[in-house]
This record gives sequence, C-alpha cells and structure tokens, in this order.
Amino acid sequence: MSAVTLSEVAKQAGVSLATASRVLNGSERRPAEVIAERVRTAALELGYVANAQAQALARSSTGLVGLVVHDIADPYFSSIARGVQQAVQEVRRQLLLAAAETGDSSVLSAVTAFAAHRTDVIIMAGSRSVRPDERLMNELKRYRDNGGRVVTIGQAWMEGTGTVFVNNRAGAEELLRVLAGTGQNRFAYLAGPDHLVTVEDRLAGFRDGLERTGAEEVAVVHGPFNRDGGYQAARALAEQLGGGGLRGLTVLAANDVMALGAISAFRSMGLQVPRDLRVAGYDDIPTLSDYTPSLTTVRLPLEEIGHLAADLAFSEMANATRNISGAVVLRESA
Amino acid sequence: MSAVTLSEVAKQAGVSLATASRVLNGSERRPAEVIAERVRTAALELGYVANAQAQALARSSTGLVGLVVHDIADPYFSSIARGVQQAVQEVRRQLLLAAAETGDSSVLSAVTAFAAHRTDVIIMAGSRSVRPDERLMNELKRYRDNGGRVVTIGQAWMEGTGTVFVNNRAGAEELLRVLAGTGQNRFAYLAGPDHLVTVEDRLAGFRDGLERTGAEEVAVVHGPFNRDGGYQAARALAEQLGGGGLRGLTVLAANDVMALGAISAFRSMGLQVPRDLRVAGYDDIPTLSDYTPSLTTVRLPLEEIGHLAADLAFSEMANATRNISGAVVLRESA
DNA sequence: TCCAACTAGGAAAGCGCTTTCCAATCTAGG
DNA sequence: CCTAGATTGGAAAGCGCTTTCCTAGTTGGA
Repeated sequence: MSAVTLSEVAKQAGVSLATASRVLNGSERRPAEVIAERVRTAALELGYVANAQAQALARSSTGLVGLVVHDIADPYFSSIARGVQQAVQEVRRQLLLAAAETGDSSVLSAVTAFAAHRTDVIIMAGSRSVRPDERLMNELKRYRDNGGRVVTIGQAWMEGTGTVFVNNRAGAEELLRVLAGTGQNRFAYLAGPDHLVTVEDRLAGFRDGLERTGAEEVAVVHGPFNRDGGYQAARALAEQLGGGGLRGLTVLAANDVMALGAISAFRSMGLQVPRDLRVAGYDDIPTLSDYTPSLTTVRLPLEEIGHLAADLAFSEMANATRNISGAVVLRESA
Repeated sequence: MSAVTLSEVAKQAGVSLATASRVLNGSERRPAEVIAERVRTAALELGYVANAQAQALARSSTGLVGLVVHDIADPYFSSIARGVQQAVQEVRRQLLLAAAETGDSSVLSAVTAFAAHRTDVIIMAGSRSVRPDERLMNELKRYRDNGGRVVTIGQAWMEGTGTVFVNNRAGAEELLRVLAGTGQNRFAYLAGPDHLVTVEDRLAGFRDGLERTGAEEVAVVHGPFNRDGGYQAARALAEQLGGGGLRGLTVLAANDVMALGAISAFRSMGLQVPRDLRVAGYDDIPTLSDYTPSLTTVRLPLEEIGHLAADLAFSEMANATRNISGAVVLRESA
C-alpha cells in the first residue's frame, strides 16, 4: 500500500509540507486562497488520499470506534450494530468490528486489538459475565486510563465508563404481570446461559413478577442464547414436564431468537402456539414483523440503543448513563 | 490515547529500541533468550500494548480489512459479514465495516475512507450498479494500483480484482424450472431496484426459465430491495392484477426478505400462502428456519461466501474468481 | 517615515514504531 | 594463536503526517 504522499503534493504545488497539510487536512490556520487552490489542484491531479495511520500517529487520535458483539449474524446485535454504524458515520469516524463470546478469551483479544489500534472508543454490546474476568477488566481499565472511552450496553461494567442501561429486570417483570393479567398463571422460563448478567436480570424480573402475581413457576431451563438454544431448551422442558405438562403453559424465553427456536420445537412435537401453550420473547428483533404467530415480547429500541451508545461516547459526558426500558408488546403468541 | 511506548519498555529492560522491537513484535532476528525474557517482563510490568498505527506506518501494512455492505441489519449481509469476520479473525486481522447503498455517494465515501486507512483489502459485499460509477471505479482502481486488494461478492466489478461469483441467473432459472415442473405456470416477479446487477441477473434468469418452460410472465414489479420493498411490490402487484388475478399465481421475489414482506402483504389482503398463491424467495437467509409457511428459495451459502471472499483476499491469487451457485430448496410456500 | 503588531509560509521536531547498517563479540578452522 | 565468518545488540534513518517555532513581509497608527 504505497500511495501519493503529502510531500509530493506539496512539491507539485510548490509549497511547503506545512502549508499543504494546512490546506488539505483541516487546521486552525487557513492559507491564502490562491495558495490553497494550487494545493487542492495538485492533490486532485495526483489523486492524494491522506494516510490515516500517519495522521493518527501525529495527532494521537485515530477516529476509530471499536464495537464488540457476540455474533453479528444475530438480529439483536446486527440491529445494534446498525445504530452504532450510523452514529459513527455521522461524525465521520470508522467502525472496527469484533465478534466474541462472553466468557471466551476472544473478548480479551478483541479489546486488546482495539487498544492496539488506539480506537478512541470501545463499545461493548454483549452482556457482561456474572463472574468478572480479571484480565479483561484490567485491560479495559488500562485502556480507559490511557484516555480511551468505554461504553457498555445493557449494564454497567465498571466505574468511569458510559452505559446505555437496559432495565431488563423491570421489563421481564412487567411482561409477566401483563401476561398474568390476561389470566395466564403457569409459567416456565427458557433462560440463556447462566453466566450472563442479562440472562440473570431477566430471570430475576421473571421471578419478581411471579412473586408479585402469585403465579406458578413450573420450570426454568437453561440453554445457549440463540435459536438452537431455544429449540433445545424447549425440548428439555418437554422432557422434564412430560407431554401433558406443557398444555396451557406460558413459556417465556430469555430473548426472541430463543422464543422462535422454542416455537419450532413445540411445533415439531405437534403443539400449536398459542392454542396449546403460549410463548413470549424479549427484544423485539425486526425479524419478528413477518412471523406467525406474531410474537409477544418486550420491545427494545435496538437501533436507537446502538446509536445512543456511540453518541454517548462522543459526548462531553462520556461516562454518563442513559436509561432504556422495554415496552411489553402483546401479540398473538401469548 | 497515550500509552506505554516501546522505548519506555526498552529503557526499563535496559536494552535498545531495536532489541525490544525484535523481541515483542515478531521479527526475523530473535535476540538471546536472557535478553528476550527481560524485555517481556518489562513489557508485562508496564502493560505495553504496541501501537498498531505506528507499526502500520513503519511496516506500510495495516492488517485491516474493509467490508462494505448495504445494510448490516439485513440478514443477507450480516451472514456474509459473519463469515468475513471469522476469516479475518483467523488470520489475526481487523475488520473495518461500512454501510452504503449502491448508487449512493456513501459507497465512494466508504471506499475513500478505507483507502485513507490503508486497509490491505476492500471487500464489496453489495451488488454493483448497472450504471458504472466513474468516480467510484477510479477510486477503486487507484486503490488497487497502489497495492490494495479488492474482492467483490456476487459479480466482478473490474479487471484485476478477486471475485466470489454467484451465479444468480442460473439459480433463478433453475428455481423457475423446478417450480414449473410441479405444474405452476403463471409467474410474477417482485424485483428489487432495477439499477442493481444482482436484481437484473435474477430477473434475466427468471425470464430464461420462462422461455425454457413456456410458462407465462404475468407481471414484473420493482421495489426497494428489503422487507418493506417486498410488501409494497406485492400490493402494487395486487393492484395491477386485481383481486382475482393473484389466485393460483406464483410470485418470485428477488430475495428472501422481499418474499417475507410480500407474504405479509398477501396475508393482509386475506390471502393464504400457499393455498391461494405461491411465493418463493432467494438467498435462504438463516431467519427462514422458523418461518411458516416455510419458504421455497434458492440457497446461497452466505457465511461461506463471506469467508471465501476474505480467504481469497489473503491468498496468493487474490484476483482469482471463485464460483458459487445456489441450490433450489423446495419448501411449503411454493 | 518609522516601528509595533500582525499575518503567513517554511523549517524542523516529533508521533511510535521497523529495519538497515555498523561495530563489537564470538566461533571455529587452519 | 590468528583470522575469516557468523552472531548479536545498538544507532539512526525513515514511514507520512501535524504542529510549534521562526522569519520575513504587511499593515496601520503616530
């Protein structure tokens, strides 16, 4: 990757490096228009494209934003990524994307890589682990102490970072209460992996709701936080309760993709939703709009959350907390 | 973003900058183990993280891969992105992501930004425009001439770049022939925007199939290349044909998300798929797995395509062409 | 007409690395 | 024991920019 350099442009325009830089790459000082025009012409003729690496080194700021997601193909994350991408583009910065499963060393690798690339910001979109990972936390702290900004989505990770807080617990409780209000009173919970804070919070909200309404907790079963996890968890639930135990039950899944997987599992067992049992999800991923039966869920403004996270990072108060709460959306499935 | 520098590490270890660099950041020459150990210890103590910008400048290679998609929230692109991300991670590089609509100046901005960041590779995942964009092509050419690698997905964009070629035309023809083979003989096509090569190719394949089978083309209507586009196109089609004209028709959509939108539109008009009319899509996005009626489509190994594109870029023959063809998947919807 | 106060372009010092070239030390063959 | 050849660590020259100082040229008020 060699290319036309600023000094070539400067020479062609017959000015100094300093002047060329001032004309082309924004500076306080604006050279006289006659000169500026000459430089611009030279740049255009030669096809000059500033070397962002060199600029980053000289200005000690890269204009890079790092985003860590669990899985970019998961609609939850791709929606958030879309929001982040949009916000990043608006302020003419670039998005560095990494995928990493919580609890896996890949998260640490991702953060280290972002630190190496001196991204101005790191946005952690995935849920935090229940057990704090020492090494990861230290890496993030060092990054922050060196002047990097950290914004987490979902829940706070540590002091001195920004957070787009999603009140998962309240949303889950609300969902359960609304459902109980329609007369449903036997609930099962299809939880994601129990080491995720998000999963834990939603489960806690579920139980808050149970307590509040006096409804019955029939079972809680854990599984991977994706479509297949929902499918598996649903089958495990069926096994646990026996064929008849599912009838009339309301099954809450930790998120929409799990709910979708669960419905498929139930269907494969010859059960119809909502005729034989009810299912609800969480997140309201865009995918849902064409799904039948339409899925009852807790709506989260995913794209907005992503946008907000990026905005927060660029704002004066990068360490503030923005609160988001979900809205229960009652549809056909429960 | 200030941080510990190599020279601080070198000083602490009591060696020269050169030695420290050789120990920490991989080089032909490996200093003696005693010294190396001292450097590593110092680096660990100080929490040294190499500055990728500085390295890029010195080595004139950034280890960055730029990916341009239309919309990262679209399952088609997020699946491809997943494959790319995976491949990129395997070779320890970083992914720079940009979203840009074909035909929009944002594509040019994205490419320019990637060129500025001196990415080693640019992968264009979105379809090319039917009308070649002079400025964009020039930018890409310059990038390539400066040593950057370009890989396009779907169709070739220009000489001297790699391509993961997807035979959209053949896939569409095959789909139509298979469907005709089951006795369906009246077809309508819900095409995406007519300035996309992908859309044009699929439409051409559709017509090839028509000709081959002697089936009837009832209508072709264009709309945006997304879910809402499918919805709108379906309504437009209904308006064009009148209520009864839809019955018994097979509606092919340019891609799955449009097909999903179309089915929703038909449903909103009180029509059932496949009872009243048939619908098929293209791509086989993962989302489809839980959808009812299950959608007939042409399967494309999306994730693999992304992976392949990245692999190609890193391979010796970065300008080669890899061929992918879709496989017709007959399901309930048609 | 003279000088203080600006203005504007250029020289050069970094930014944090890699890598070439040197010089010093070591190895081993004669 | 001497020397050609191989090793090894270090000095310093870049990589392509930004930005601080300088200096020379202007402007305008007295």
